[in-house]
Amino acid sequence: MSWTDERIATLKKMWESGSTASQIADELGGVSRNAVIGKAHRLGLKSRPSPVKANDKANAKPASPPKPAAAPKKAPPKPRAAAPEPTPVPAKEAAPAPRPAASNTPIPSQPLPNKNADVSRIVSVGPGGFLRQGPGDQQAPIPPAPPRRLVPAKPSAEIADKTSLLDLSDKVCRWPMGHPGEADFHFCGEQVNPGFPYCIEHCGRAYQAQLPRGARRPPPPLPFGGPRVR
DNA sequence: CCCTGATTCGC
DNA sequence: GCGAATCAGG
Repeated sequence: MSWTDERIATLKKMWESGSTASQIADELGGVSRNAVIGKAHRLGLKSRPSPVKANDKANAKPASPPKPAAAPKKAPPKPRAAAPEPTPVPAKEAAPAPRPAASNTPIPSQPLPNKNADVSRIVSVGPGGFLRQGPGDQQAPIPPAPPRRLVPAKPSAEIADKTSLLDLSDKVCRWPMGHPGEADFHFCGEQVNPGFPYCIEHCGRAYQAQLPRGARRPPPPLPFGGPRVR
């Protein structure tokens, strides 16, 4: 299999959507997980929450020698270039920049009547101000889901038709619907939540706090219409 | 063990 | 450029 434009586009979209390399590889077919990862890197995509790189915080480990990014464990055989001194690059201050969430609150119509002090339970702030909470803090505000009118039902007629890969832009929700490569595969196409690749509704899907493996009750809302049945 | 992404390096 | 082999972490 070769990397056609379509396959690359699918790879990009799925990678961008948070699909794992395995899922992408399975979806594309004919390629391995490694191939997908390798291609993704060559395309310039990379990183994205990877389970294996959970480290790098306020690292209080003076014992660990500075390892910028590429610390080849098997360096010996080939010093391909006259690698000079490991330039003492000052460890870049890992400063996550939480965006001001003032402008786009996820649920403007339903400001939670929280009294206060909930801030102490916030674990971190997601992109654009989505609050990530500890697993134990999930059920408190959410479950009695009030009738949510998150978005106008049909803002415009231009989404009447399916939003194809080529119709994507910064303005429309890029949440994938169906399976890439199939006739009915399309994207949500709803108006995006400003600053996000998805509409408000799908932002809610995309930026959920990760629950512990054992504690996932509801069938996880998988992108791409769920696992393909072959 | 399973999974994940990252990296290397022969092709 | 490609991707299997390997590494490294959860």
